[in-house]
Amino acid sequence: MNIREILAANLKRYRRERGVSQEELAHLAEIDRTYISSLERCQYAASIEVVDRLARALGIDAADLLRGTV
Amino acid sequence: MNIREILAANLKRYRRERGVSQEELAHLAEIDRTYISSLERCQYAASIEVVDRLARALGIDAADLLRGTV
DNA sequence: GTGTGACTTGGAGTCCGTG
DNA sequence: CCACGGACTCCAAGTCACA
Repeated sequence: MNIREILAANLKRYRRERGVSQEELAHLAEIDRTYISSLERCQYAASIEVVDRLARALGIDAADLLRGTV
Repeated sequence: MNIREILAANLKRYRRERGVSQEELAHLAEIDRTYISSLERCQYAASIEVVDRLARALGIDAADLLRGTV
């Protein structure tokens, strides 16, 4: 499992735990909906700034989004 | 403290704990020497892939490099 | 509500050097 | 051993239309 897949998995998991759609998260994090979709499909290696914005929108620490599903 | 500063602080701390120079870490992580220098000076928002490679080279989890100095 | 292809552009990341 | 600069390449960032 590479780092993109870890981010994708964590992002999807936390997002669903919060019960928010990609669209709602996109609005909260001020990131385009299709870009979030791309990240959940491991299309890009996001920058730490994007990770940070997503983490804030989800109410968690940026580190939690990169924590390996050990 | 923004995410770049958090990464910079953690990177510098772990690197010095391991007693490795920027140059040695650059070699271990296969990242350019000047780029690591730039990251420690908060010049760029690294991608998660770079964070991952640095973490592996330091023998830690990628999440540890983004953990906020709470 | 989400996946996807196409597109542009600013910045990530490299390589050369200097003090 | 590190900060810092210029010049370069290439991908992440951001947006759109459509399925």
